[in-house]
This record gives sequence, C-alpha cells and structure tokens, in this order.
Amino acid sequence: MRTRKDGTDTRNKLLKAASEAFAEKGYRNTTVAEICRRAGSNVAAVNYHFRGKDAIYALVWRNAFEEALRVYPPDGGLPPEAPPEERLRALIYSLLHRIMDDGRLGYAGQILLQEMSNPTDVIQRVRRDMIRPLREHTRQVITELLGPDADNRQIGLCQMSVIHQCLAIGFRKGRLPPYILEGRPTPEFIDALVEHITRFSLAGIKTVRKQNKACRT
Amino acid sequence: MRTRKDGTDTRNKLLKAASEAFAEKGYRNTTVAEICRRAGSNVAAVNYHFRGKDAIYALVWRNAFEEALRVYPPDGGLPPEAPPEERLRALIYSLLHRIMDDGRLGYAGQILLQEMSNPTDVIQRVRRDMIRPLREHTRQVITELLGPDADNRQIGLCQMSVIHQCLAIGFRKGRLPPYILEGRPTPEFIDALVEHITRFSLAGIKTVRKQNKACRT
Amino acid sequence: MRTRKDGTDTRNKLLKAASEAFAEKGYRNTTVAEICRRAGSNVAAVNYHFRGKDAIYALVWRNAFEEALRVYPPDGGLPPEAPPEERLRALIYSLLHRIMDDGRLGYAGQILLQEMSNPTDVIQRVRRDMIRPLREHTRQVITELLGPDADNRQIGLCQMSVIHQCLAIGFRKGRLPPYILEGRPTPEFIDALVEHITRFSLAGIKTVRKQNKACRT
Amino acid sequence: MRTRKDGTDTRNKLLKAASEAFAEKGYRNTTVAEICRRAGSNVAAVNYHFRGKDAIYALVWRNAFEEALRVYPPDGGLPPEAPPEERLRALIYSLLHRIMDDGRLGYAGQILLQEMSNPTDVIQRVRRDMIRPLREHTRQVITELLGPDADNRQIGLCQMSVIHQCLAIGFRKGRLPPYILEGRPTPEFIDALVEHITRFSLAGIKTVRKQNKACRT
DNA sequence: AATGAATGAGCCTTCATTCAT
DNA sequence: GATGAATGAAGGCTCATTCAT
Repeated sequence: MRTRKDGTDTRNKLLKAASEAFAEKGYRNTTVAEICRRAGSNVAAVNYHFRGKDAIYALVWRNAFEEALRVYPPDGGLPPEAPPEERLRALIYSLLHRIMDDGRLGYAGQILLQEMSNPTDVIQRVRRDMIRPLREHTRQVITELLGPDADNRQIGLCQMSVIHQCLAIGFRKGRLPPYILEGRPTPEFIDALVEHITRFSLAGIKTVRKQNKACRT
Repeated sequence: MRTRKDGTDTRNKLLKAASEAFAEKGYRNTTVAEICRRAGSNVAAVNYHFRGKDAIYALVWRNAFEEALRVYPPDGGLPPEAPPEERLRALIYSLLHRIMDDGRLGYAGQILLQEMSNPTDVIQRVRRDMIRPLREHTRQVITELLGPDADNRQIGLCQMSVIHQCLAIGFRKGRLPPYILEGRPTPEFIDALVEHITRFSLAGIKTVRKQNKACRT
Repeated sequence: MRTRKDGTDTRNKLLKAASEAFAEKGYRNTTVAEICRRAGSNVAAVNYHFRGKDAIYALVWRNAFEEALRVYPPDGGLPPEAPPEERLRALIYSLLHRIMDDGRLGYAGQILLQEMSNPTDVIQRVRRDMIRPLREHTRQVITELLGPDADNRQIGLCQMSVIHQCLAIGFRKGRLPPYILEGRPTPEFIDALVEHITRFSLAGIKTVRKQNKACRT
Repeated sequence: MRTRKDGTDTRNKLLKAASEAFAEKGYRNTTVAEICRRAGSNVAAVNYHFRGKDAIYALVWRNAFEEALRVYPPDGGLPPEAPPEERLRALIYSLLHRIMDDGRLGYAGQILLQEMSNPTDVIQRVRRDMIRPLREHTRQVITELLGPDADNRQIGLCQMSVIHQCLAIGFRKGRLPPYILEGRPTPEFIDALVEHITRFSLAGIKTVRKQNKACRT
C-alpha cells in the first residue's frame, strides 16, 4: 500500500535526482522524465513541485552554488585585514576546491562544472547575480595587490588572469595529462595547484605593478 | 532547365551554410533543416553528402581550425631559434587572434569560439588530435623558458596558466566589462591583451624557474 | 489557529471565484486550479465540494441565469393582460439587459454571454430546462401577436427572428462597429436597441399575420 | 511494400481528414494525432505538411468558406441593378444554404457552423478578412432598401437584424423544435425559411424607413 | 471538512534520419 | 547526384482528478 508522503520527501527526492542527473549529463542531456524516474515519481512531478525543467535546474544550480560557497568560503576565514597575498591564496584555494573537490561537495562541484563548460541561458541572471559578490571580492584583493596606481583595465585583466587559471583546471578536470595528475584529484594535488597558481599570479601582478611605477616616474 | 552539378557545388554550399549557421548559433541550436535551407538544398542533403549532423560539424570545425591556423600560425613566422620570450608572445598573439579576430577569419573564429564556450562531445577526438601539435609547440616554448630543471608537472601547469589566460578572453568576448573593452575588439585592444598576458606569464614562469633553482641549490 | 468553517463558507468562496473566472475566460480557458487559487483553497476543493469542473460550472451558470431573471424578469412587471406589443417590448428589454448590463448583474451577464458565444456541451440539459419557460413566455406573446390563424411553424420562426436579433447584439458585444456604439453600452444605447428590435419585429410579425389572413380569404 | 506517394496525396488526405474531424468535433476537440490517424499518417505529418494544428485549421476553414461561397454566391447570380428586394432574398438564400446544406457542401457547412458556434481565436484575422466583403455586400443592399435618409447606425442595426435571423437557424441546426422541422433540413424547408426571413426583414426595414421619413417631415 | 501531494492521460511540437524515386 | 515526403522517437508541459491524511 502506498503511503502519501509528506511532500517534502518527494520534493527532496526530485531535487536529489535532478542534482545527480544534471551533474552527470548537464542540463540539455537530462530529461524531465529521467529525473522523475530516478525519483520514483510520475513524469508530471517536476512540473508539479517546481515549475518545469528550467525552474528545477535553477534551484539545483543555486543550491549547488551556495553549498560550495558554504563549504569553501572565498575568504578562507581570513579577516579583511590579512595581507592580500594570503587572501589571494585563500581565494584561489576556495575556487579550486569548489570546482574540483566532489568529495565533500557531492554533486555540487559537478553541477557547477557542467554549467561552466556548457553554459545555459536558463539561469543567466541567477548566475550573474550570485557570482557578482565573488567577483567584487576578487577585485578587491587584486586592487590591493596592484597598488594605488593601477587603472581599471589593469585590475580587470589581472582578475581574469587569476580566475581563469583556476577555471582552466576545472575545464580540464578528468582530462588532465598523466604527468600533471594521475587518477582523481587528491587534496595534495589541489594544494600543489593552489601553490602554483598563487605564485604564478603574484609574480604576474607584481610585474604589472612595477611597470606602473616605472611609467609614473 | 537546371544544370546537373558535379556535386562539389552543393557540397560546398552546404559546407558554407553550415559554417554560417554553426558560427551564429552553435552546434545544438542549429538544425539540419536550417543548414539545408540556407544552402538552398533539401533536408536530406546533409545526410547525403556527409553522414549526418555530427559529420558535417566535425568537418566544418576542422576547416575553421585549419583556416585559423593558416592565417595566424602559432609561431608567428619566427624561426625556432628565436628567443623563447618572443616565441611566447607570437604564440599568444596567434591564439588571441584566432579567437577574437573575425575580420580576417570569417566564420572560423566564431565557430572555434562556439565550440569553446559550448563544447560538443561530437568532435572530441578530432579536436584533441588537431590541438595536440599546438600543445606540443606551446610546451616546447615553455620548456625552454622554464629551463632544464623543470619537471613535467611544472611545465604542464605553466602551460595551462598561459593558455587559459588567452581562452578566458575568448569566453568573455562580447561580455567584457566596459572598463576593459567598449564595443568590438579593435586590433589595438588585442595588442594590449597580448602584451598583458605575455608580461604576466613571463613573470609567472620566471618565478617558477627561480624557485626551482633555489630548491636545487 | 484557523477557525473550522462550516463548509458553507469555502463553498461560497469557490462559487464566487468560479463565477469570476468563468465570466472572464469562459469554461474552457478556466482551470480548476485557478478557481481554487482565487478562492484561497486547494486544488481538490472543487472536486470535493462539487463533483468536478462540469458540476460547478453548471451550478454557476444556473445561478447566473436565475440572478439575471430575477433582476430583469421577462414580463417586465406587466400583467398578462397587457397588450402583447408592450409585453414584447418588455421581453426584449429583459433579454437585452440580461446580456449586456453587467452593472447590476455582476458576473451573471458575462457568464451567460460566454456560454452563448462559446457553448459548452457540459450544461446542455440544464440550459434547455431553464430556458424552456422563457421560450414558452415568448411563444405566448408572439402567438397573441400573430393572431389565431398562425400555425406552429410560423410562431416558431417569428420567435427565432425576435430572439436572435437580441442575441446577435450579445454576440457582438465589445465588437460592435463604432457607428453603432462607441465604448461600453450605455443605458440609452440599450434603450435605443430595444426600440429598434421591437419595431423591426412588430413590423415583421404583422406582415406574417397579414399574409395569413390573405391566404385564408 | 510501401510506395512513396506524390506528397500531394498525403497532403490532401490530411486535409480531408482534418476537414472531417474539425467538422465533427470542432477545433478544440480534434487532436493532431487523430487527424494523422485518419489520414493513415504519422503524428508528425500535420506538422510537416502544414505548420501545426493552427495552420491546418486555418487552411481547412478557408477552403470550406471559399467552397461555400463558390457553391452559393451571395449575389445569387443577380446583377447589381436588380431590385434590392430580390438581392436581399438572394443574400439570405446564400447564407442559409452555406450554413445548412451539407448535401452539396460536404464538410464545409459543418466546419463553418462549428467555428460559428464555437469561435476560435486561431483564425480571427483570416475570418474577419474573408467575411468583410460579405458584410459590405449586405450593407449595400440594406442601404438601398433603407433609402437616402438612413444613418449609419440604422443601417448597422438592420444589417444585424437580418443576418442574425439567418445565423440563428444555423446555431439551432439539429436542435430545431419538431413543429419547425422534423429530421434533416430539406431544400423545401430552407426555401420556406428564406421566404420567412426575407418577408420579415423587408417589413422591418420598411418600418424603419417610414419612421425616418416621418422624422424628416 | 478540507487538504495538497501525486497521478496519468493526453497534447503539440521538434528534429535527425530514412527511403523511394 | 539529388530530392523531399515521411517517419518515429522523444520532449516538455497541462490539467482534471484521486487518495491518503
């Protein structure tokens, strides 16, 4: 005999099923029917509990994003007065782990990754809104590192240089050449990555800064 | 009365139509029907002349890639003996233009970009095969810059750091914040970008090299 | 804590909500869900209190019909001995107002109109049953006007001629050409209409009557 | 072994199947699937040959309308100089037959009727455009009958009075009381109807005209 | 008395591909 | 060599109704 559940139950099942599916196959290759099947529900379940495919995806993505930020906060627990070098490292650490570590993150990392390498126009606004604070934070750190003489364009370019070194790894995840990483990413490997990107970027930023001073003199 | 074409004609029309369409809307949002309509052929033409959507896409992408490489060779015309710094700059110059300059490239740049920001699993192998030589070339340059003490992982990581700074711009194209670029990318802007990424990367690479020496001593 | 209602409350809310909805969008374009939403109840309410969509619609329509008849009785308050010409005018007056005047009728007029211009097979029987007395009344008046020589078919045809001139206006309501009516129907306009249809019909009926006499002679 | 037909074949089958279905059940109660089934085709056939349900319906309706007009032209073959009384009769004859006579009209009459008693917003524009000339014609005849003193409103109202007496019969078709008509409408019955409506209307119109003269004097 | 989660049947549409010509 | 009619599989969604609570 079937028992009518609480409703939260099915909803959560759906959410979980959707997370799994989206993580594995991305938005486009996941069908509503499959989500419902995985959740043991009827095809109409997604449309009942959420508004449709788009809506449940937006929710799933949002959850994943928030979960990732909760587990790996971008400031790494450092106070705003900490030296910007350390805050840069923390920031890189956070970003890399959000993308790579599915150990503690469950599907979250995968979902983020899927959206990143296969962007959907379904959540454009949500995504932009949630990423903005992160960008502001990064910008702040880089601004400090570049010093008072930096202009907006320089800040923007350095920001891109830093962030995309991290994302690069994400894109490549699972397709990394063996001499960089064998098998799944270990914590040690991620730490090594953090180290590399931090040093590389700090050197780059300092160069830009130096060149600025030279110009000004 | 219609002239019996020799088949190359229709084929080329299809190829061109497909290029246009894929450039504008990407793989997934382009329908076979539309390609054929643009080519003035019937819906079956793609399947007849090629094997199907996947096949024509692979071909189109391949052509775009080769065209881009022809117009902007990665070595920038420099001999292999040129100083690695200059060859790095040439390489970055080449990559950036392949992605951003649709003036001389026609659809090619757009197609590459589409695939980059919306990767298809349809051409994975083709893509990997064609990119490999580029990677080898980059690797060579970076190896020289890092000096004899660098290990494979370091080389790989620096390679990623460099390449993905370039790709980042590609991803963002059209969505760059106004203080970085207003309107469409001008040659001057691309040159500035080349400059930034080159300096930033050289500084990063040198840091890695220095740190290696320190270790060894 | 919510007060346990006695059930009449919710029921009435549903009825009112349904009236609104049906008046605005007609039977087919109104969903059970919307009715319940408007009534502040849950989706099952309609099925619980009534039998389903059909049943509540039948009820709503019946109510609207009765309300309209109450406000605009077909005899217009005239005694049965009043001259048939005046009773015809009263009858036309009543019918036109039932259809057009939503000022005093609330949703009733709209609902009647919706059903008229978009007939449902859901309430066929109810409708026929409720309309029958009206028809009898009209028939009586027309019979008197036609005189003793009229046969059933003539009576029936004249009845249709009269009634459908009125309904015509209803169908057209809101889509009347500007030289007939600008904006919403005013009482004066409706009066003018009553006048037109009455005169037109009386002339028609008299003609039929005269022709009958001629035949008989 | 299946033979690929001409294409016109299937298209026509679909058109015919759609006509049947729409005639029997109206737009809303007809499913694309059923049309295709009746035509012995695949569910996608309608979308392939036409654009979708709406489009095939618009076409079917248009065909029905034109067919009806072809078989029963509104001027009944009379020259424009014929006395307006006769032209009115012809017009009524034409309209009534278009609606009632499915003997010579096939599904056309039914389809027109369906749309009339269950209007679709799918073909609003098409419908209005095709009906306009008819309206103009009717207006012309009535204007002549009303004489030079009639104003636009009077013309419009008389037009409605005339037309809707005809349509009334259409609405009622199949539900006519036995003393008006038993069984299916015979040509004789339709002729009698034409006679009734013509006389009734002429009397009405003359009354309006007389009253006008009175006013003017 | 009332709820609301859950269902299932159905609908229209899209699209890559096939096949007879 | 080329066509285009035809297919079938799938997809997202709507909605009246049911059922356990």
